[in-house]
Amino acid sequence: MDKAERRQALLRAARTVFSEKGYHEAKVDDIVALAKVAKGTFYLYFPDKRSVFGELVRGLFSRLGGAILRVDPSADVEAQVKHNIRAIVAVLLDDPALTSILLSHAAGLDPAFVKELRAFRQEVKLLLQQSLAEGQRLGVIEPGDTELYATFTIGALKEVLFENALEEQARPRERIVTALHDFLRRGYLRMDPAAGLAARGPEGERAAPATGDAPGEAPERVSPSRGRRARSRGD
Amino acid sequence: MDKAERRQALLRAARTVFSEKGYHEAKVDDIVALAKVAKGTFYLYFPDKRSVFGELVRGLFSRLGGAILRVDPSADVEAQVKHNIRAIVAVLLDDPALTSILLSHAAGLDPAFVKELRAFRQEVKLLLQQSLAEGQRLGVIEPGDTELYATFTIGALKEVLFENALEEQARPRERIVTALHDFLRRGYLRMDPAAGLAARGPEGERAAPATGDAPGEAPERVSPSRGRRARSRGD
Amino acid sequence: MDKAERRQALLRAARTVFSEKGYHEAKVDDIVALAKVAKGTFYLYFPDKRSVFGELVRGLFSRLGGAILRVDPSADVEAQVKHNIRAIVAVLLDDPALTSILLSHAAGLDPAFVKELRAFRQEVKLLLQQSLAEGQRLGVIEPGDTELYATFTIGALKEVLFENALEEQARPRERIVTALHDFLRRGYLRMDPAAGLAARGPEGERAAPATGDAPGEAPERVSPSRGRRARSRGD
Amino acid sequence: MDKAERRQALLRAARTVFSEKGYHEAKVDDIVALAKVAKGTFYLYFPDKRSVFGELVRGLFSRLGGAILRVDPSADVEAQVKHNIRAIVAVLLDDPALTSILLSHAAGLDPAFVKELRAFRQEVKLLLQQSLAEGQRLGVIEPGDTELYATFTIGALKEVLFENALEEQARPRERIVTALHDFLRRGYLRMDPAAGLAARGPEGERAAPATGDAPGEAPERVSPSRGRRARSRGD
DNA sequence: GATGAATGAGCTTTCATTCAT
DNA sequence: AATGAATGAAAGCTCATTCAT
Repeated sequence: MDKAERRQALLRAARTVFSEKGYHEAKVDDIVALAKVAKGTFYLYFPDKRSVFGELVRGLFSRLGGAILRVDPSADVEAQVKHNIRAIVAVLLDDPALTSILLSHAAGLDPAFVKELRAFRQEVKLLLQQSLAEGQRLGVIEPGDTELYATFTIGALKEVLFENALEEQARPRERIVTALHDFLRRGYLRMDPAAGLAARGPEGERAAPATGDAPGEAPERVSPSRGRRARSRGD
Repeated sequence: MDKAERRQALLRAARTVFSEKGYHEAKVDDIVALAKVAKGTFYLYFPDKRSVFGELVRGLFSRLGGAILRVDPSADVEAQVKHNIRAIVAVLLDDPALTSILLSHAAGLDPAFVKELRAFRQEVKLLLQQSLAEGQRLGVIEPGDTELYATFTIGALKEVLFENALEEQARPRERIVTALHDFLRRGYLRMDPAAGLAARGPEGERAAPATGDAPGEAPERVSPSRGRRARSRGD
Repeated sequence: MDKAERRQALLRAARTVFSEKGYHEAKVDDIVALAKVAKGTFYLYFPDKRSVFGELVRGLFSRLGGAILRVDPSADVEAQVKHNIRAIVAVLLDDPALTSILLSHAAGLDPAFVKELRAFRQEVKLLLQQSLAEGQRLGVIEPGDTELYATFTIGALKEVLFENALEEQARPRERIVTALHDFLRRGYLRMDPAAGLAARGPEGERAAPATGDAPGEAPERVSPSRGRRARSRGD
Repeated sequence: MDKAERRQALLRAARTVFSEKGYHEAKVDDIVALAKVAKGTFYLYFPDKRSVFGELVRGLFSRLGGAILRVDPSADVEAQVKHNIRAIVAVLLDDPALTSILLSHAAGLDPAFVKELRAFRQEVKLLLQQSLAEGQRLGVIEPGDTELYATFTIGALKEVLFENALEEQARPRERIVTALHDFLRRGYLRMDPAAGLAARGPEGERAAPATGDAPGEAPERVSPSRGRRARSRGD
């Protein structure tokens, strides 16, 4: 096994372990055990634990960066949007292990690394936001707060991919793409603009109290049941 | 200071420390220092570090559970939806510290606890999904995959709240509520059904290749810049 | 490059590295890097790290042994003494790297090796002591404790060479030789036996208390200033 | 056992272990084993291994600094010199363990600490040198290179104390003081200035070759015997 | 109840040494 | 002979948890 292969093997092992246990619970011992090398070997290929993690995340970043196209408003916008959705989904679905690291386990690292993660998030968001603003000028995007739209979009996308990474759902890729696209295009709440308003009558946009309940009724509340946590040790 | 107060003081301190440092970087020493009690005292009120964390999270859950109403399809659906959005936003915005823990730092805990978190997520999602299905029967929800709709919705909501918890954005609460509601109601992609179809012509929903690019063009790619990670020590 | 050359190259590299970093900080990696051979090659020529060190030290020993002459009391003693001083100085000044190892870095080795170093020191000292005793019989050495005289002499010599090895001082060799010789011949405290006693009056050799101060005065004390130690890592 | 006692116990244990094994070979495990506490306890009292060592050395420094008096040339110089010798000897003989650390094991520490040690050495030396220069003006010190005199003196003193620390010699304190004082006062080489020159005749200060031997004779060489070093492991 | 000193398992990282090529 | 990748025993240090006072 040559150096590059060994390095790959270690990266693969690290990816698996990180995604299963999260950064802190992943021990170098776990990684080398999975890669079937001695502990010292790990440090022949990476200067420390953090750097493997960083390398994995950065690899995912650059694959994402390589997949996303800046939307050209003079061409077919819808197709481009769909392409981007599809490309992002493809990259992340292809690497559920890393995706789940990125989306949920990335905490507690050193501040500089966390900063890097955030910077990436903001970059992606800014890009999306600018595309939406451009789209508004062209009349293909609804008026409204483009920043919030960007946030919602990213959130929706992340959640789908996160579920997938958790292996709770293994949805056909194209179904995700289509559904997300539809969702972004028309939402799902069908409040017939005319009929709706008419039907609801004058009470209109009655603001429900932010906390507390609507008075005079005993609405059914949702109470999450309690699970039990197991004992092990330490931290 | 009586028992209950002391307990509250510890919980408050723990919440602050957890949200500032994440679960692993938060040391019991930090918590007791902030609460101004001795280390041993901590263990008089909680069996271990994990359990404080669990208690905090469960508290947030139950506040959420208490705020969400099961949608009654015979009454004003839109108002109820908006109420729910508003209620969830209210609970989570009121406790950004815990929210950020929940959304990003919750990794690396023992499997049983992670399971509990997941169970809660699924419960919430199932509830939403059922409401959406009911809504479809009543014609107030677009046809489509209710599960994906639920996922998208939760993701959009999470992301907005996450940004808030990160203090990147401090948006007026009602603006979030309204924007999210609008977003769910009509999306933002305006592809005029008639014009759009006409414009796109017969090729219809041409599937762009999932990976790889459209041929014959050199589209602008997005390349996230690289940050540097700092050295500190160890893990 | 033949075997002997390679061996020499390794010894030279080791000497440099040991003298720059001390035994423990000197890594086998440093040595082979400087010698431009592979790590495994090192172990082809030496059984282990310690043995290179031992060989270097032993080489210095034997050069010293070869330089020192047993003083023949029937010949010109002073010249012989001076010769010996000169010879020792020559050997050690020619190899400041090794000298500094020997004088300051030689700690923390395995007990057997330390024993060997001590044995050498004692041998040299015994030799000197015997010469001094002989000299006393011949009337060319002051009466007094020859063992202490030997110790003082060795110490004075070591210190001068040590300073040189530290590169704090680069003194002309002959000046060292002459000064040391003068020092050994007459010391430097000039307490004119007659005048001195007269001047000091009857109190004579008042013994100052070994610890504590002479009463009734507040003599100026010497207080070394404090430096700060830097943080690096580990050991 | 209260905090101060425990701290002392750890310092004592560290002193013993350091002086027996040198800094690098002394393991924190050794220290805590000797002090009969758990490893963690060590770190309750000292931030790291280096700092105990530093504290020990600094303690010795300050005891030395406290013992040495700046020589007042208007008073009885000889007595003051003797006092200083006596004081230094007292401090160092009282703590042979630390003395041996200071004199031989102090290598391989982090550069900043080594610098501190050197600074102390230079301070002491400078003090002595200045006193000697002053003495020369007053006619109580022989003309000559005061810096070399200072170096010789320190070396002689160190060596005596070092031997003592090694437990090779347990000499009565006052004998050391007297012998050193005598040594400094008149050396030991008795070359009767007048007779000597006459006796030696015209050959005077014939310079023996710096290396190589006087020709025409086969002088007896000193060859240190070889010891054997034992095998253990590693470094 | 409250305290905080003591504990020790466990972690990351280093590096002398080995050995297949 | 030469190489350099692989090894794994140790080391320093951390911190959740315990327990005598």
